[in-house]
Amino acid sequence: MKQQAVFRALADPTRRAILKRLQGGALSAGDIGEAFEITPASLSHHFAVLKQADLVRTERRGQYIVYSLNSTLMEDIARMVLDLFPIGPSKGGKR
Amino acid sequence: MKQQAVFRALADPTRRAILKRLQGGALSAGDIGEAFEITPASLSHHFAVLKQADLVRTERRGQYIVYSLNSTLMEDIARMVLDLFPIGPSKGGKR
DNA sequence: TATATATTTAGACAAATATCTAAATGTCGC
DNA sequence: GCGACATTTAGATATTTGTCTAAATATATA
Repeated sequence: MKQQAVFRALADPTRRAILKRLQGGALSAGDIGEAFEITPASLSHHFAVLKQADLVRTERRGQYIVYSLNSTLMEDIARMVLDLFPIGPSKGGKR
Repeated sequence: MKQQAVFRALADPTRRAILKRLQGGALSAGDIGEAFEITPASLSHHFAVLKQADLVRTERRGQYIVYSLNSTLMEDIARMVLDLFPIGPSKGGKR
């Protein structure tokens, strides 16, 4: 897995906001963009970074391109982050 | 909490390696630096970024400055990351 | 106090990044 | 096919970032 790509993708606040926005379900690029004061081109750039990290999936639906979270990666991401610290997150110490 | 500072700090591979290195316990700046082909000045810059994110603590011990992980933040960090995804990491789902 | 060691700070510079505008590509409805 | 809409790609630019060297600060020890 491209650990660097994931961390880099999460480093930008706009991209994190995009991920949050997708929590409600899949959205077209344009629908996502409505929440941000940013050009479609810049937005597209962020999508590319998120895709490269495999954090989102895309599907063309007619005229639109629909983005959705790749939640199957979630556990891996959690592991990647927690791996940076000596013990697990739960009180019991997950190991 | 400075979410942006944390994500930014984790985005650099050298800084992640520093965190890993500290898992074994506190180390002086110089001891940490031995693992990297980087000048002390650059290393110090990375420490500053990690400190700003509150990921590490420092303590002067005589001539040395000793760094250690701030593991109390771990849960917060895990939450910050998992917050970007719709459901929790454990098989049981949301926590 | 003087010297050596450890670390940080200041300043410069190259590479990476986020943004924009303009143009290209892809799809739909007429 | 043509025009309208949605999205991406290309190219330019300004900002941020990681790195360096040189100088400054702090501590230890002779």
